[in-house]
Amino acid sequence: MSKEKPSIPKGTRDFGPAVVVKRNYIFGVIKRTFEKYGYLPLETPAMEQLSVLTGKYGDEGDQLIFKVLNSGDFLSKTSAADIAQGSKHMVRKVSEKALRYDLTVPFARFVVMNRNEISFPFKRYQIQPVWRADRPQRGRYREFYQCDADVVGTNSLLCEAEIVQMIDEVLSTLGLTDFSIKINHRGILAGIAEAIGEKGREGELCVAIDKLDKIGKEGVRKELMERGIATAAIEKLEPLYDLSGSNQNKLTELTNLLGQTTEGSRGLSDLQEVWKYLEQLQSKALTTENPSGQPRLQLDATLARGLSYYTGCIFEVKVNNANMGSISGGGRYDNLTGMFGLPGVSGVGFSFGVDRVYDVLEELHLFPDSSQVGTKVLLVQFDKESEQHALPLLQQLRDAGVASELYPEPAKLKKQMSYADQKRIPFVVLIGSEEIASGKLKLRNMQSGEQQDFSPDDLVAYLAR
RNA sequence: GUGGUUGUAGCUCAGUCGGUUAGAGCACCAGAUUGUGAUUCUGGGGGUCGUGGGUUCGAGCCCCAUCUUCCACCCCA
Repeated sequence: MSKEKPSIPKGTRDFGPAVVVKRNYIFGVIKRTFEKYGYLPLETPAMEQLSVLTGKYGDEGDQLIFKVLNSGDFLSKTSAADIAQGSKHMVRKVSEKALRYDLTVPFARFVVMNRNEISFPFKRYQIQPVWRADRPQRGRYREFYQCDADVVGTNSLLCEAEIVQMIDEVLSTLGLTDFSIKINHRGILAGIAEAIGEKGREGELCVAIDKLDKIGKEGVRKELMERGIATAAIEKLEPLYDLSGSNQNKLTELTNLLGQTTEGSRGLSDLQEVWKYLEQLQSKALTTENPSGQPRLQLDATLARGLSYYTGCIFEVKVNNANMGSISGGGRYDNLTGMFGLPGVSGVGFSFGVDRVYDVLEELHLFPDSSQVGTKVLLVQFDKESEQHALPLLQQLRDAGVASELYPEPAKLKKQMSYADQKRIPFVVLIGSEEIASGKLKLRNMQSGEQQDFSPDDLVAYLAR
């Protein structure tokens, strides 16, 4: 037998008890919020047919999909000629399944397959891991959890407004105070392209403009020139970078610039309506200010987002006082189900990247003590007789809702005490010959070191309070 | 996918110009203390120096490959 050192694949992680407990706290906040807004849970398989996923995320995205090798003799249907045609062709021959890349496309697939069973508008949330064959980096993993909430079967912009509300509520509940919910509209981006005479090239414009806060005005100009955008067009574009003032002010300025374009005016009226809904909902995202004095919800005409299936509003969330990429993103997609043969169903949704939220909460020390669950009391035993006396009490404590455990063997007291210490168990009960004789149990507070005698009933009552 | 970076005890890291038996702190185990953890004192265990090749009389150190880590692109949660 060769001694093999075990390891896990690049970009994946094990999660110890302390981490899972804290992550569950995040899941809990998100679930409760989603359910409050009328979304219900859905789960789909880790694997999808490869054909379901390909072509939905753009060329870059396709490359990041983890393909699953066919079972059995996966070469049986291939020939030397297939190899000669290159890996792209080969993949289809040896792989029919793939790990899901996000939760939105599997959801669209589910909606199409179950169109007769579900009633629209259909609202669902989904909390499951997704996989991307990306190169790992800070806040970027190959396996990570997404928490999606989507609604399909309605064009109402109330959904967009509610997404803003849910993002604001979840992040506020988690204790974050300095974050920006950025919103834009694909129509605005298309309108910009049209207004500067580069209609139809908004895709390329987006990739470049999206980098504005990273590479600056000059960098964007350079990149646009490399992509062959006319210099005159680039100059026309630049006033957009400096949109300032209130969101309403930005909308007005944009109307002046893009009001004449069909796509631009579609985007602007959509955004106006979202704002109207938010005002009527008395949204805190409109009224709460970040420490920088900016409102939480910010119209950002340079926000682009890569996923190619978005057609309407797009969202992205950034935590301003933490070193982390976007922790949430989403948008409206008008034709995602159309790709599976069900046209005319519009959807909108967004996703939290839980692993990033986790890293941010950790960095900002925002996990509350109450999110750390664990054993409250450890019963220490000395011998068989003390174990006999401890067992009924153990059950009594658990019946009273107190997380408790009995050390499973009569180990040395020191050993049992350090077990409690390391597990941060706040109380220890000693049941030895003295206690059995007197009927009074000794309760030790591990933090203060104080000890107090209790009758069994009083002890349970004391710990259950 | 491109460019760079990292790996030595369970953890964080020293390790000189390539030279004898690879070190420290913390953690762990045992004892001081057979009914008291975290503090103190004493002792102890623990390493194929990521892995596989190569150069050399000799490699933790140099070379190649590979895996992993982190970072910048690309892209994204």
